[in-house]
Amino acid sequence: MPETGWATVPFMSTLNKTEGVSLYVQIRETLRSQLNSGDFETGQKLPAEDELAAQFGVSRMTVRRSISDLVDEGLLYRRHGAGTFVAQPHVERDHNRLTNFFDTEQAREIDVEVQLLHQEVVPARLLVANALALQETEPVIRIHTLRRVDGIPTAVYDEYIPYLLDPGLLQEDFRYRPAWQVLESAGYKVKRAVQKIEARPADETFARLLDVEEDAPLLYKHRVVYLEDGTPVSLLLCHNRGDKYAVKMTLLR
Amino acid sequence: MPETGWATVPFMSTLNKTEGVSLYVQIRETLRSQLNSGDFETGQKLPAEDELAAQFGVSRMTVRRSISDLVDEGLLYRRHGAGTFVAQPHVERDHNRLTNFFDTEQAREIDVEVQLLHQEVVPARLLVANALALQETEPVIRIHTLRRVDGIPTAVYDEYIPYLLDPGLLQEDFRYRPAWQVLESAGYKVKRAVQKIEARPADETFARLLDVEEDAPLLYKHRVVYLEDGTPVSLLLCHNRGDKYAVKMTLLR
DNA sequence: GAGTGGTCTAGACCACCCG
DNA sequence: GGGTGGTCTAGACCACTCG
Repeated sequence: MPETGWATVPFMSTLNKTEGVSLYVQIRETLRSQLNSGDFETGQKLPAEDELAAQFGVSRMTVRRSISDLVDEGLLYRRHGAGTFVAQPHVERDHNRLTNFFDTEQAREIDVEVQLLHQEVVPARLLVANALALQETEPVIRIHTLRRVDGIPTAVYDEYIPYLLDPGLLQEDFRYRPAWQVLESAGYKVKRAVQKIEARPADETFARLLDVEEDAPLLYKHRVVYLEDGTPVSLLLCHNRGDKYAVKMTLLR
Repeated sequence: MPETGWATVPFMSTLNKTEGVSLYVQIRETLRSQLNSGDFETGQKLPAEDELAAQFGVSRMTVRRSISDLVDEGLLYRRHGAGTFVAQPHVERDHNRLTNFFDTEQAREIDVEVQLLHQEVVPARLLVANALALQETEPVIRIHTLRRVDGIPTAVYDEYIPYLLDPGLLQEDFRYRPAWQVLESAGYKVKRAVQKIEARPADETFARLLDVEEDAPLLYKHRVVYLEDGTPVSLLLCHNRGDKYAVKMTLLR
């Protein structure tokens, strides 16, 4: 009888071959819940892939796929010839994902209020045209909002979408969902975004909107969202109060 | 005879089964060079996986692995039941990697100069101890530098490494390589970093070092580097002149 | 219905690590 | 040398897309 819990769990009995969920996903989530439950020590070795495959009643390629996903997430790591091991927990992950500010922030019971300043169709200025691969003066939908957190003005969002991509979008409510999520609901396959972050001084307009002194440091974000085929579909220009906002990201070797 | 170049290239003859490079890597790089050469139009369909496998003379699972890598990079995208397609080029990728500032910036013939302000062993203050999972006052190696680009002071780096991890590191030259690269050379398996970015006003010290006015906007970066097993091995506190520096990152859905 | 990608099998051989 | 992960095969069946 091993002292770890690994070999004692009748893994294979938990798999369901008839439902819609693939085996490698079921196995991955089974392993993840084992890891999250905290039963396993940092650095502890998992059973070999052969053995896990036998326990789950699947082929080794299938269990490898499950493990690979968890390795990509940083929960496990492999050493060729040695084994698969449990990484230290609590390393923050999953910054580098497109997420909805409201899903993540409001879930923490933070009070977010959105004031719509403009929702209109305007000709693209050069910066916007460049980001969205349009000609200058082509029409774009502009959504301009001021966001308050706990009553404190925190960010000014200026978001642009090519009008000709889908004129019907002009009728959507962009206040509580980022543009990419509105596009997703409309059937577009949103895949990735590239953003650039700078520290900039507040000009007179932003100082007034954000209730800070002129030249106060703002965190400026320039984000372009792309579909899976690489089409740019939205540009977000975002000015955040420097003292109220931070961006996190994960870098891989 | 198809009108595309895909079927006309004798792929399999280019593979080398005896050298050290795995087949899926050879196939991936062959496909990548085809894509980079620009012969293929955005949205063009690739041959089916079955056919590519036949052309390369490998099994379908092998060619799938190659394609999956390119899909992860954003060069291709798959549609279940429809095919694999070429994504739009020129989407910037591969931010989110740990890279050496000098490899990337000096390669562009930018003149970077590093002035060592301190290299010493000090007791960890609370911020440092928290980031590196140490007790306060445990000894850490501190590397404090001022960086000039084209003669203009651009960034102040303050980097910390647990002294007890490897006391010999104190003798290393940290000026032209980030700490994580020094650690890598010493045999440590560097895996990931988590960084937080803020906009902050320059205090008197940073204003003097960076030759800006007090309260000028700085881009502040707090970065912790982790080994593959999750051990934190370095903390970087970095203050960049806001008007001279930007951070880019890619977000995935 | 034909073509495609998504999943899965039951093996195999190799390179690498460690005691 | 025994155990491990890395790669690869030659199939198979399914789910999905599209004309």
